[in-house]
Amino acid sequence: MDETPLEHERRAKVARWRSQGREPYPWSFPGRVPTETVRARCRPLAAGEEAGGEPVRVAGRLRALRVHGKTAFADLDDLSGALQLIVREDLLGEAAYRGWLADLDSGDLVGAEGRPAVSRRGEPSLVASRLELLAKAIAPPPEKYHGLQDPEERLRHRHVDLLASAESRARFRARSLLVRETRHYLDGAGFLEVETSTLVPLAGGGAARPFTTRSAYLAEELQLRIALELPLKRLLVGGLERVYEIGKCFRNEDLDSTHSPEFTMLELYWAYADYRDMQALVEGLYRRLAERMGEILPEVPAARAAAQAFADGFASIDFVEELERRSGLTRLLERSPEELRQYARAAGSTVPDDSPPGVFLDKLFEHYVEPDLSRPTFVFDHPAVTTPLAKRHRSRPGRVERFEFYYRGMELGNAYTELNDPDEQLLRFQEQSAAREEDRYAFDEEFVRALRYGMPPATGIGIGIDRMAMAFTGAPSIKDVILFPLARGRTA
RNA sequence: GGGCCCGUAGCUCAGUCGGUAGAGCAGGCGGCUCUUAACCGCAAGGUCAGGGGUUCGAACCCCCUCGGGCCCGCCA
Repeated sequence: MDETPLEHERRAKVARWRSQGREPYPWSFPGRVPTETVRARCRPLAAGEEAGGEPVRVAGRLRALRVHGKTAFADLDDLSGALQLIVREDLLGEAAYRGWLADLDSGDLVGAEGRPAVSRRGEPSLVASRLELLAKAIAPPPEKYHGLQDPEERLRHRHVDLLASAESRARFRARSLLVRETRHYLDGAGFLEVETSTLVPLAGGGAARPFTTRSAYLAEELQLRIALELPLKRLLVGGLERVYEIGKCFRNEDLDSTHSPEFTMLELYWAYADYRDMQALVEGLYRRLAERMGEILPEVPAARAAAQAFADGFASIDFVEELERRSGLTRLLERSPEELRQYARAAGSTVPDDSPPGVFLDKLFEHYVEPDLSRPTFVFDHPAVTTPLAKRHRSRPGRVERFEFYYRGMELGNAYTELNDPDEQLLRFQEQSAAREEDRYAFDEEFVRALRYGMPPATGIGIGIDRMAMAFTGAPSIKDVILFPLARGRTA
């Protein structure tokens, strides 16, 4: 490993520490409380006042040091926030005080013991009567004011991004809390969480190119799943009635601000219910998430805005009516594929002319409607030609029972009343195989056979967890909510 | 896959017309008992992403490679 001059200096301090018989990497720091506890105890104090009682112990990362001769101020970060330490020569003694200043650096992990106090300038603080080095940082932290800005460095060295950025820490905590609350909500609604296989012989349930790998034992090629749908529906056939899975899916496609080759999907299937029941479930889930996020992370402005938006509830629009209203086009369901192709062309689409007609309608919707779906919005009852795998609408010809929902122009989820007629399912698989490239569409015979045993009428939904996290944290890119997103080449 | 842009000190960034490298932070030394991007003084710190070319001379112009960002395409 190469070493910069800065690291050389810090190593020299470690050596000095050891030469004095002190351990630069001790084992523990018992009795420590979060810095938030100290801030709370400072609240009743006036500026310049110190709390009485037993001393308290805090631990965290040193972010900044401001040395003023015989008094020094240090900012200590822990997961609960930041706290100022006040270190005084008259409390530690001159030798200890000078020694600390010589050997401490920003980035070091330190423990401090002392009494809560509010500085004369009004800053909640801990007046240290004792300091301990808990782990020396050899590598210097990023610049204290701007932090780590380079997006590549931030994702390749996520640990540095996290230690330098309370916002980044908050975003990943938010993601974790969203998943936890989602589980609580679904468990409370009587759903069973299951885990199905990631490694499969044939990745189905969507139209995406799979990753492939090989089992040395089976001497067979395997694929990484692209969706959770087909195995979960087989569980409905098996009588599990209400199931969900939260798990990684993999699609061998390019990445952009809303797509990652490796992403986390929530899929949920609910027997004897339809897509209107699912709508109610989704509304309840997002209202609950909004409440919890509002409680947990009120300090993140984008999180507060999202929480408010979802607390206000969803708008509902009809796919065809909204598209016609915004585009000025009329009677879209009656148009020929050729007419739809011309409309899509006029709207700037470059999809191939021989695409299925549903593709042109999707492109028109993307062009005329999607960008304006900034508040939470359900889009209902898509044209059947855009959605070959949903159940046809019970009363609206040419439509399917489906909704998607959007926030800030981004699709967050997609729900159907599920197709459970085995013969129709077989027919649609066959049509797809004929219309599309073979390698992009799996024809899962075992799934069709499963439907022959009878799958109860059911509704299902897929919700992208990464996008959920983006929505609730205001992250502009999916990479901001994935701890270690795929990056080209070696991490140096 | 196509287009545009970016890569300079550990970090954040300047760098003019092609004339041989700058600041702030961090770190070192000195000063300072209420600062919070602390402040003041001194000194130090560079494979200008990598390679090739043009030129008397390249961080700067040209070509290639690597990595990244944005837009488009692809992607129920």
